[in-house]
Amino acid sequence: MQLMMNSTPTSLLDGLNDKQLEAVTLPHQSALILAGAGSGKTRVLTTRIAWLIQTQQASPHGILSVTFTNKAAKEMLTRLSAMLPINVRGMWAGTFHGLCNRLLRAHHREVDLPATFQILDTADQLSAIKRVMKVMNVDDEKFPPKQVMGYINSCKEEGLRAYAVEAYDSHAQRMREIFEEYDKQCQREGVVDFAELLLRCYELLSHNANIREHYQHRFKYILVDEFQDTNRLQYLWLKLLAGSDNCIFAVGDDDQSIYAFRGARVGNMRDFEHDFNVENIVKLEQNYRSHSNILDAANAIITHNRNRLGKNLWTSAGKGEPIRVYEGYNDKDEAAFIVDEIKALHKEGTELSNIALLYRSNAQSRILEHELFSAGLPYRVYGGLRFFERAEVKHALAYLRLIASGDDDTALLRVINFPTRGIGARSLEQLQELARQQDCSLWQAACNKVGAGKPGRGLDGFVALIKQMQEESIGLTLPEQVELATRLSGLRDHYVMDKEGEDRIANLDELVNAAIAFNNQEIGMQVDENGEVAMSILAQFLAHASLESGEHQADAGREALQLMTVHASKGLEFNTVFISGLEEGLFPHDQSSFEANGLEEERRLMYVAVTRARQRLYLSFAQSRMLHGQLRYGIPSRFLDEIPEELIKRLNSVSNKPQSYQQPAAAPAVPKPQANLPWKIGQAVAHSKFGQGVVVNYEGNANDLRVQVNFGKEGLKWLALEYAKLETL
DNA sequence: CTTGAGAGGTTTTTT
DNA sequence: ACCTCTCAAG
Repeated sequence: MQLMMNSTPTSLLDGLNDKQLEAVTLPHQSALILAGAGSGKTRVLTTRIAWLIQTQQASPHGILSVTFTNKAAKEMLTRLSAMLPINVRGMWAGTFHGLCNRLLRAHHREVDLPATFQILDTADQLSAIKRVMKVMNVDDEKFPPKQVMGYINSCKEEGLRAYAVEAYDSHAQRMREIFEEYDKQCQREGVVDFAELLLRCYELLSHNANIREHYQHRFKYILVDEFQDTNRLQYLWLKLLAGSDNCIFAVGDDDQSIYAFRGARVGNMRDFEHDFNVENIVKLEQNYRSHSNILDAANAIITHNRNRLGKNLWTSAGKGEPIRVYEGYNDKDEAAFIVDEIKALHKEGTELSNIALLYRSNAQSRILEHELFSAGLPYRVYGGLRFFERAEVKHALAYLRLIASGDDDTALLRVINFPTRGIGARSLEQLQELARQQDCSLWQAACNKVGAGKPGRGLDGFVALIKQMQEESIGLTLPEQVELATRLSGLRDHYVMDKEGEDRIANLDELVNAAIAFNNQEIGMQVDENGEVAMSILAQFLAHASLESGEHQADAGREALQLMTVHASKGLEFNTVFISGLEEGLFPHDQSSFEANGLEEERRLMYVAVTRARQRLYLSFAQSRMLHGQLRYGIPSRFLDEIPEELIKRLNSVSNKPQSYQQPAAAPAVPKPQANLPWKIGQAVAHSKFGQGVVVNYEGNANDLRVQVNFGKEGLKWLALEYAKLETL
């Protein structure tokens, strides 16, 4: 190892620990790097690339680096260009979807797509599915469109086309038919959804040996980040690209796999080990982030999981502060505690932006926001609608899509009557019927019907408008085209009239800005793999808008408290972290118990949450909280029990009997009429089989009374009082 | 075409 | 509680 380093300026490898160094300088072979939280994963990944280039084992041209998010891809390129003096332009780095998009653009003929194919985002896909179902006369009560979408996507993510799906009963067969028709419709309209991007690309590589070999020959080194989050299809795609000679450098952490619900297969790590003859897994277990109390807690929690590759984080930092646990009597009390604590921390000099407030589900942010707002503490909520998903932006993009290609039915339907121009449901139906008869796109049908009209109202007006846009946009720069579309469409005028339209106008302006930025960045990159002139800059911009939903909010840099779900916190770190709502049913979430290994995923989620903290960690829960408009009584999360008591400092006395607190001043808004019974909601009870629990609900009358009891680990149970022997505590 | 009442559904999320 | 969607009335 030392010998190899002679050719390398030490600066690159300086400061790496033994394991990191081993990973960075591995010879040409496939490798699995098990990188714990805070173990310097991104550093290893980027240094590996820099090292490969600097020691001239690879040129940037021969490297493919895959991530899940655009953010991670950007981060990687930024760090890399800081490390290396040379231009890394020739390197392919991006998300799975971004890279597949690039390949499909270059080889669109081979996969039978138009050069300007458009990408459907989730909302577009859903409306496309609804459309298909309408044509097919499918009952959307029996086949909820969202469910159909989930089905189609998970099929595709398994690498399956409709014909390959098994369907044993009539319901499944109908699903399969919808799947098939939906794909046909997409093909007709020249659009692809996210999963299709991957599947189509996979098929491109598997059906065309020469193309496959070309890329296999080119990408000798493939690096994959967050490998535990790959789905089946992504794994197959990687395998195909790697062929038999190339090596994959996979970095991941099975303990941080929290996306099984969207198709991630942790099992890919084991398969990878086997399929690529990985001889030894390099484990990065030294954590540079947290003090040991926090790490010990995280380790203690995660050891309760069965299926692990095995890994134990350690740190050379001291024990640090104990983990603070607070028990609120309700959600408001919990929030008030958090706010007080943050105020104190802030007074002592902790930056607000270095404090994170985490929760399991978005619904929990409301009460926290309320208290923060009252206290006058600035905060920022992550998640929610992103820039390119905003209605006004999507409208503008739909007009741009129609400029690029009128045959985009999804885009047409979105704006044919927005701003309203007198095209109602009836005229639309006629148009759709016409298109069906003529077997063409709605746009074609509309053109056939009206010929050349004048801009104005009605279908004539719409056709004329789009034609005018298409003509006038010729020769314009991208920002000018965007400006043209927002103006000519009448969107701007429409929002000027709207009393709450100011923000929307601002977003339209922001879209023009985004176009300017994109234009400056992309200029000079308009030649594709085969040296052909690539598609128009407009089509590129539209693809960009679909693939990158845009930065969350404009005021990102502000000094503010950070609020987000635990999922959103993955990959981030903060000096102080609050994890709130640690109650059975919330975290772990009730819904998780319906999924296979759901609890283990919840536990990994807890593990991720805990390992975000550098110095100080607060865990809190409430005895009762408002949820879905109902007062719910919970019991402390089992994850709290999984943390050794010696790591914990209880901030208030925690009673062992959940009911032994004063009822909150405000009683439940509409209390159920209390029948004559010894059972009150909130009453602690014991059951011979299920152990201790809390009564959370009841139904029926005196003769036939059933109570619902939260038994924590045993879950929620309905018990008939007549039969179940319950003891009050 | 716009508006408002009513129903239904609420884990997590990227592309 | 609150948000989104649908459908009927204006």
